[in-house]
Amino acid sequence: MLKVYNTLTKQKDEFKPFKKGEISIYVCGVTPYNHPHIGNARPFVTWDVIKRYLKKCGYHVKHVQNFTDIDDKIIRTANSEGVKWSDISTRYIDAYFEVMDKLNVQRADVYPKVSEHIPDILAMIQTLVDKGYAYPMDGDVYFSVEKFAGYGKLSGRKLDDMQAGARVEVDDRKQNPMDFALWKAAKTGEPAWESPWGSGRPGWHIECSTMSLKYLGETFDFHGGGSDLIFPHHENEIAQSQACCGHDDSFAHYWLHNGFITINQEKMSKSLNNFFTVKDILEKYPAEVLRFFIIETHYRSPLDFSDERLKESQTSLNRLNTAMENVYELEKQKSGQVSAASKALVDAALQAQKDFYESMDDDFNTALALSYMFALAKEINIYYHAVTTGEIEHAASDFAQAEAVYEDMADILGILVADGSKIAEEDTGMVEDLMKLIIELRQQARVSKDWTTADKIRDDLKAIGVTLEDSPTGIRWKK
RNA sequence: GGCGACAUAGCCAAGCGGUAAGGCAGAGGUCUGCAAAACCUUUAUCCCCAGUUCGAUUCUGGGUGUCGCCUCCA
Repeated sequence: MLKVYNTLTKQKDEFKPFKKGEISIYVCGVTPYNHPHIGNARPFVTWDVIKRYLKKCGYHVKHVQNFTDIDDKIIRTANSEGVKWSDISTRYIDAYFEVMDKLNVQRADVYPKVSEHIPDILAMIQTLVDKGYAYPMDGDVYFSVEKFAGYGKLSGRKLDDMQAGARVEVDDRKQNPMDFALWKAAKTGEPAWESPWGSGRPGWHIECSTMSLKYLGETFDFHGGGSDLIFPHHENEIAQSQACCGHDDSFAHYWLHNGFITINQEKMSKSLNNFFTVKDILEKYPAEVLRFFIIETHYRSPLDFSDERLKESQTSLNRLNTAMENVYELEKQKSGQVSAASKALVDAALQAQKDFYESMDDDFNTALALSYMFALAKEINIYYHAVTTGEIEHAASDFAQAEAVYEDMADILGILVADGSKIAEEDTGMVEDLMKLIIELRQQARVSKDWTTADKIRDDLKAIGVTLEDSPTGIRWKK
């Protein structure tokens, strides 16, 4: 039974899909005005694992993720570079896909953009005005938070409390200081669209309500994003959507919010200028390491980033990779008699699988799930050792069961796959051939007990970042 | 000021009523020509103080500390 922590109810709720067998997900995407930093990457890796898991559980998943491609920051960036706003958003949408692909994040089904949904947005604003939830003011249109009875239910705030502490410049024209813009009148020189209230552009928040309604309908299952979006963004989305549709059941049933990635315990953010872009990190580490780093911690916990931590992740991940290499090597072995050891491997695999799925069922606890993957990796290594030393024969059918479990786990977590960022950059075929040659030469040296030469080859390779490992079945190398 | 989250070994991180998963680092060992990898052994009474309970890291109350949201932000 799947349980998820729901920000709306502030507890773990049993998950029941709105439509049988189908799951709809809306994840708040990025505002493309810069390269995504690793904090941005967290929700997308998190949701990628969630999606992969739900699919494994037999659900059909529909995933929508927006791009807020017109906004103050985009306009500001465009002006400073002297280019069109759309040049900026296009450039950084491309950048987004480039790094997310490397992180092995599966694509969403739809990536709606604000600029392509202006008529839908205008229609929704019109409905809100008609129903009395919104009011025009000097070319702007505001949502009236007092008109919506449930305002504050997601973030757990009361309107009175917020007013008391508001550090915002109060705009006297608004009926309530917390009222937010659905439509912003254009200032001179800004990109604008025509509307019944004059030319302008959508405010932040309305696009997600409009586009989720359009692609997922009035009611859907999951809505996700970083926890900084709880207020005001998601609170406002709920207000708009439910006011528009006219019933409490509309909009998302389960709200999942991921914790922040921090630097020295402080939130990583573009305004604090303490961020690392994914692009920069991928120049130093394989994408898989960053992905692994993210899923090593439960998605709701804060995650402190440092070079040291990333190195640790790399070492940990190597362990899982080594076991996977052992799996591939065992695949090539001739099959023989089953043994107590091969039976034990199957038992261990089935137990690990059960534990793994239970962990994922508990609010997608990837940190716990990983521990069972490590447990299985150890069993595989033990079996591998027994086979390669000739203690037991390789039992292909038993082994295949364990292999299937291990690969299933890797697949759900989206790890232990070839790193796309590397393969594209180098001629791996030639590297393979060269390594084969070098290893052969070293083997000759070893056979003639010329340890000086053999060790020099190994040490020099180590110095350029290639590790050689001798094993009973041959020599392995890795970067 | 309002609201909320978190505090577990050297580091990271699960667990959340029955006396602490896993990873990294460290120590010892097996294997190896030597290594590496792997395997075995080893490293904590869970921020403090009360309370509830037969029993609390896990629940309640009070401290202390850290962080987040209330303003663009994943």
